[in-house]
Amino acid sequence: MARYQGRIDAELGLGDLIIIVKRVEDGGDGSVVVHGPNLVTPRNWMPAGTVFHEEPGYLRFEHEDREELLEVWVEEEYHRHPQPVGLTGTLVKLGAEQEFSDRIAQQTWILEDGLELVEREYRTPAGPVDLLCVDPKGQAVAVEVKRRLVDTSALWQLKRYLAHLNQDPLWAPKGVRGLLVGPHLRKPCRLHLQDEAHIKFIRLGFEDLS
Amino acid sequence: MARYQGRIDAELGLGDLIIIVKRVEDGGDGSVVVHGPNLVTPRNWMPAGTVFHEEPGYLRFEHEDREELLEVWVEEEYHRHPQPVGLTGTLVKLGAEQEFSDRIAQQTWILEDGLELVEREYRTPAGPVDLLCVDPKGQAVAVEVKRRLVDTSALWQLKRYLAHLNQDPLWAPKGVRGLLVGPHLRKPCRLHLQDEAHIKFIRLGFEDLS
DNA sequence: CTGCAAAGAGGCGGC
DNA sequence: GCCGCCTTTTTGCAG
Repeated sequence: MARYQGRIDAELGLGDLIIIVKRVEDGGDGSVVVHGPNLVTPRNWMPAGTVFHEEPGYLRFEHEDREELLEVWVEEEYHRHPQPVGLTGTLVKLGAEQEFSDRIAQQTWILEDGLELVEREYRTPAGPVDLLCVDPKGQAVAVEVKRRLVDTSALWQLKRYLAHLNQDPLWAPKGVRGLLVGPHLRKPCRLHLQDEAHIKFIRLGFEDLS
Repeated sequence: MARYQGRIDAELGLGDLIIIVKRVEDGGDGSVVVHGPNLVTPRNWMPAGTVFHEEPGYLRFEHEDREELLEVWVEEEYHRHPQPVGLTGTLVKLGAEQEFSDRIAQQTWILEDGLELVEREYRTPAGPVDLLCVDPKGQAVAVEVKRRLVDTSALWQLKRYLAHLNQDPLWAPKGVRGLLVGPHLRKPCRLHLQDEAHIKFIRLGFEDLS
């Protein structure tokens, strides 16, 4: 049985739990996760920097700075296994959006004939444009890359960028258009795109890149 | 040491791990989480429906439908504790967006004098409007509630709804305007709002509601 | 610190 | 199944 108070109030009824306490004294960061019998996401958790206090049948996890508190009442403890941390393994990820975007940046012609990269992560007040390119006519092309799914929010994200780029004296004169790039276009977004003369979708998956 | 292949490729180097296997045979849903010595989020995981296979020093978690595979090579096993699930506790959350929205729905006058609720979760093709209201003049008011932070994406979300409502013969004649409600307005959104004559922000936190 | 967006996002509810 | 959206999102990064 547990209670969390902080960003919300939450009560967790009696049931089996697995609690991982990543204690600072043991080499952890002070975070805590409380798992139930299913789901990938924990039932309760506490962020890094949490302090652990214990009394018989009662566990208290407190994060003073954030004013968060997690209490667990233990009716029966099946098992406990303290274990100081020896080694933290390094995690390497390949094929996330960063790499997808990298690869496209190196072969922008795959998007459109003669398209050339100007800058990656070009900063606008509304956020960074994945790829800023120019076409053979010298018109700026803002490219928003999604590794999985291009939906309406991606379209609006790109429209925000375009709105800002069209204020930029460097690009505004010739106008700025946009490209949405990803392996799949959601239908509502496709419909919306019909009304967007200056934005096109280009279907491209990881497997299409060399 | 672990390797994940599926939505991406990931390799996790040698290090201490805690693995929770929520086996179906034990009452779980077949999901798996692999935790390192820090962070709330697991280093690796597998979704519900994963099948577990084991050989000495080697754990294999496979999800055939999704074509995902997680392999773990065990150099030294500190401990293992099998435990069938007895009871799954019920989790009750208070103070999430649902309740925030509920409370506002019961006192829409707190947003504007004379504002009356027409419908909650009013469906448009672009998604559900949190609160659809009418003002004393009979004009429709679409309200988008955010429990934490009102940012640009919330603004565009509301604009999508307004675009659809302004096509609706029931509301279009008198025009439809919008309200963004939340405890905090991000600056880029505030700047953007200056150009939106028909959308206003109302600062309102959980603590302002009775 | 704020702002912004990705994540192997997960999970939920609606249609 | 697709779609939209909330999450105690968490995490990372840049200005």
